[in-house]
Amino acid sequence: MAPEREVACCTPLAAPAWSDADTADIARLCRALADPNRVRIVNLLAASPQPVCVCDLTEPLGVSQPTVSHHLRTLLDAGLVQRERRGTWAYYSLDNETLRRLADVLAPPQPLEVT
Amino acid sequence: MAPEREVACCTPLAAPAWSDADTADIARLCRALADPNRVRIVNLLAASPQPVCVCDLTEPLGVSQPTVSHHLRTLLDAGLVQRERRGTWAYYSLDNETLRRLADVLAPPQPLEVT
DNA sequence: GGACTACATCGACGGGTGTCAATGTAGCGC
DNA sequence: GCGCTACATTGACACCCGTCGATGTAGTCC
Repeated sequence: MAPEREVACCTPLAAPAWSDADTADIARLCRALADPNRVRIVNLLAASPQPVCVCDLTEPLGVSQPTVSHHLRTLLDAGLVQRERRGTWAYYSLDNETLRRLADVLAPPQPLEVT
Repeated sequence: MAPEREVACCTPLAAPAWSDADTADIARLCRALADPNRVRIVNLLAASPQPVCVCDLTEPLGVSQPTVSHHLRTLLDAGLVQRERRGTWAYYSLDNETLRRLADVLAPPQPLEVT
């Protein structure tokens, strides 16, 4: 495990910038966005200035209503969308702050080029 | 489909900003980051100024070598990392451009507040 | 050549996931 | 109350995914 000869690899790695909690959080958010239909939902919510009800999402997604509810629940559990009940309808809106937090941790906005 | 009475929902949605290809691409990249071990690999690669070989990743991840190779292949297929063979060793490095592209499409860097 | 090392691939197992039809639930209007 | 609508939940199915041990492959060193 500790040879005296010089080795080309296995140099000690730099300390990771993300904690275990951050890592799990990033993976959880990315898992919520790991399905094309959920990405499309996020896109539709981002494109709408007002909250969107479920019946608006069924048609453009082309899947059944239970499937839409299932995906919305996944996004809701991940904290990417928010739900608001108005009478019979359920209105969903995008949580821009969570999405931005994910984007910022993936690639910090300062573009220092190290080429 | 087109009732005369006023309805509270089902207003026509705004056109989505992402094409189907974009949507699939985002989902593919996010799926590659949907596992904590892969997120940790990306973090380790981002923290290292030089490419990292596989034997450096096995210990901090705490999984077997085939599992590390499997995750690296997933990241490689997604275009998030690059491979470079140097003799016996395989050095992996992070593709910062792909990561930044994902972050930018998730949350564009201009912070216009619409509250 | 032969032995060794580093890495990739294969096969198998358990668990998670996307999808649907069917059913349950809550709110509105009569 | 009753019926209707919008949405959530359940159960079932097929499929994918993370993990491992075992094996294959390519490169180095003697």
